[in-house]
Amino acid sequence: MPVSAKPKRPPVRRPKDQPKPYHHGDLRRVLIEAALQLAREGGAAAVSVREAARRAGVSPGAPFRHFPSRDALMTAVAGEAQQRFRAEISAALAEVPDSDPLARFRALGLAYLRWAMRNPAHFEIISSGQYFVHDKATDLSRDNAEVIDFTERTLADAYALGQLRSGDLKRVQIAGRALVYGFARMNIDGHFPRWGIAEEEAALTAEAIIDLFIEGIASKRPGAA
Amino acid sequence: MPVSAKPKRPPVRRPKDQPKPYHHGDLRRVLIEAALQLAREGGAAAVSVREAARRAGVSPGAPFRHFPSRDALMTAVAGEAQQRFRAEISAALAEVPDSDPLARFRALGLAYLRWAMRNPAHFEIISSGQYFVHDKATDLSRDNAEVIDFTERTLADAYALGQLRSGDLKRVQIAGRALVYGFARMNIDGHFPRWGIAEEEAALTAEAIIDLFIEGIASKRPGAA
DNA sequence: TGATGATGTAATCACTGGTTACATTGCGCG
DNA sequence: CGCGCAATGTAACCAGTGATTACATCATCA
Repeated sequence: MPVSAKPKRPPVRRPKDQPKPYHHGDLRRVLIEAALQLAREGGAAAVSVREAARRAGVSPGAPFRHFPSRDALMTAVAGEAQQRFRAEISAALAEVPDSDPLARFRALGLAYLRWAMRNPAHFEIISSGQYFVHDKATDLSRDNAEVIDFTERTLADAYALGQLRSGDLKRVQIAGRALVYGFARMNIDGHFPRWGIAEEEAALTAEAIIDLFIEGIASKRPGAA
Repeated sequence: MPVSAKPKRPPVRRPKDQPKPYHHGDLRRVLIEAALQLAREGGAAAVSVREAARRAGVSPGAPFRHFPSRDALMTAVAGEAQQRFRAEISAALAEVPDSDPLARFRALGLAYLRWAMRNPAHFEIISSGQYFVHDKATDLSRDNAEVIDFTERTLADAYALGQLRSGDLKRVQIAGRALVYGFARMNIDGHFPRWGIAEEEAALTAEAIIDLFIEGIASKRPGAA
């Protein structure tokens, strides 16, 4: 490495002058977008480096400069998808007050499933653990750990307020995660037809099972609906 | 088809005489076993027709006679795995009396997760819906429908006996399935390390979340443990 | 015993990911 | 100001995979 801390991509501004200017412009970005689109169209398994290169109008070897392997591309794609996922979750949480942690927990589950149902292939890439390496140093891993920690605190708050019937919060947390992850996965893996769940019903069913779970862990307040 | 209803494999008995006798013996069976082993070793994705052929000591084109495609091989593998899965479930249910349907529901979940945790790759092949075609005419599909129907009846019995607090049985059933499927999937997809669940803990955790769920759907009988 | 059909072999094709040698382009330094 | 150099894309190649065909071999049965 000759000079460290280069600005990484300083000039290169040439958005739409020549039709096929010099090299490409921002191949990295375009490849990620193409991969996301490929996943959207044919599932996560349908993503191939060559096809992404083809769509970017570039030779099969070109992506190698930016992504030394398919895994590297998928890791970048997962990072992008994860950011969008987090954004949706954050937006949903912003609408529920801190004063009702159980409601926040519920909103978290709903937002999780809503995004997963609308972006099944992207969700699969993030969570399948077969499309890229999972080492703890990744942004994605840290991101995930943050969500886990947040959920833990939310449940602790709920318990402190007497909203939960059981104090085994870890158990509640894992069960909740398994529930939503399982539902999202059933969708991805095509289980819903055998269960008689139509496309448009899925969102309602998601809400129904989350509410069932919440009712199951909530402390008994007969007055609550 | 010249003569229908042939015994399918009548003579051919030559288990261990010559070292490399004539053709092979029962290549179809051997290929399925090799594929199961490959899945065990490297996950479902690691199964390849060529490698299975290699392990069977046979040329790459040989499997084509028995399985015209990788999907066909995987379908056969899934059928074999599904049989073993069903056997485990049946054995577990045989130990719980008909008189306590909720306990049977619980035992079903426990057996489901026990097999899934011990045979993750085989479970993945069965349930992932990306390793073979899922048409309704398959034995596997009928098999699955049977399990769903059985669960439904069990829950109906439990409700009739006053063991459940909610009458929306479909919702309970789907939530239960999502819970166990999600847990099994988290294991397959390598989520447990981030959740601080060690290998040997997984079985206990599985039982814990199933019990949490059961407690959540059970009618309130303060005396029950 | 010899014909026939089932089964495995060899060879080939298309496609994928990965890798290297080379060409081109534009930036930055002398 | 212009030239070298590094970044970036191209072309060509390799290995591995699934699929498919022509051909060889072997077991059975008429």
